[in-house]
Amino acid sequence: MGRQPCCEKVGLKRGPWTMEEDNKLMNFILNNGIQCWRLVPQLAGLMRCGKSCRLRWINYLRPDLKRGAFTEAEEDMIIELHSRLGNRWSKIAAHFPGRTDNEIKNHWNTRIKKKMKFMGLDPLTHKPLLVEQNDQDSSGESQKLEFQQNVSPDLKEYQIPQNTQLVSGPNHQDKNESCIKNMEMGSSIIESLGNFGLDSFQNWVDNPFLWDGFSNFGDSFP
DNA sequence: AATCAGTTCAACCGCTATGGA
DNA sequence: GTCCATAGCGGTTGAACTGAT
Repeated sequence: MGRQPCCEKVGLKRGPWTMEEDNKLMNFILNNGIQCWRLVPQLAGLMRCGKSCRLRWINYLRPDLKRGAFTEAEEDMIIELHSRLGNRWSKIAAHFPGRTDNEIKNHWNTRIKKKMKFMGLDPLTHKPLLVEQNDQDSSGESQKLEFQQNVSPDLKEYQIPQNTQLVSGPNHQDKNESCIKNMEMGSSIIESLGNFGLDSFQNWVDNPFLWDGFSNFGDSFP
């Protein structure tokens, strides 16, 4: 026997939503509201399960959704909330009107985790990745060594992402915003790393390979 | 131009929480 | 208190996209 599925899956459509489906769902909800997600697809004339409709509405169609890249302040707040709440994305999302838990979760997994690792912080515990120093080994030199051993591999992983490159043409506004954001992030990282007092960061700054993302920065402005 | 590798994010899956009978 | 249906959540997947070679 076992538990019945939330919906009859035979004949139901899966995968990306079409514009027509979006319109049907949006019109139905705006006109009728949401009483029962299980009934929404059949009443709206959709070959989707209620669960899928709910997700589509929450993550994409809701009129109050805020679109666009996360700001530096939002990222900082996500990190702060995550340190207190852990992976409770819906609780975290509740602090960001217009943002979805899925959006925040994705952003955490793809960007913030890397940013934190790069800053020498464990994304899980929010504590420095530095290995505990024993009493007789507390010199600055050994700290630098520990930092390089633990953090440097992530520098390779973190190399300024592809979206820092400025591009022109339609649909590239987000990328240019990302570039500016990454520059801001860079200064924030410098500030954060300043706490470690490490020469290794200067080496990274001086490494032209890692800054390639900015090489054509000037080309993008007339 | 073709291919490969890495990244992003929409969507799905499976589980838990909740509320009503 | 138990059972069941539904809503909601978090982890995971995979298609699409982008940049590098």
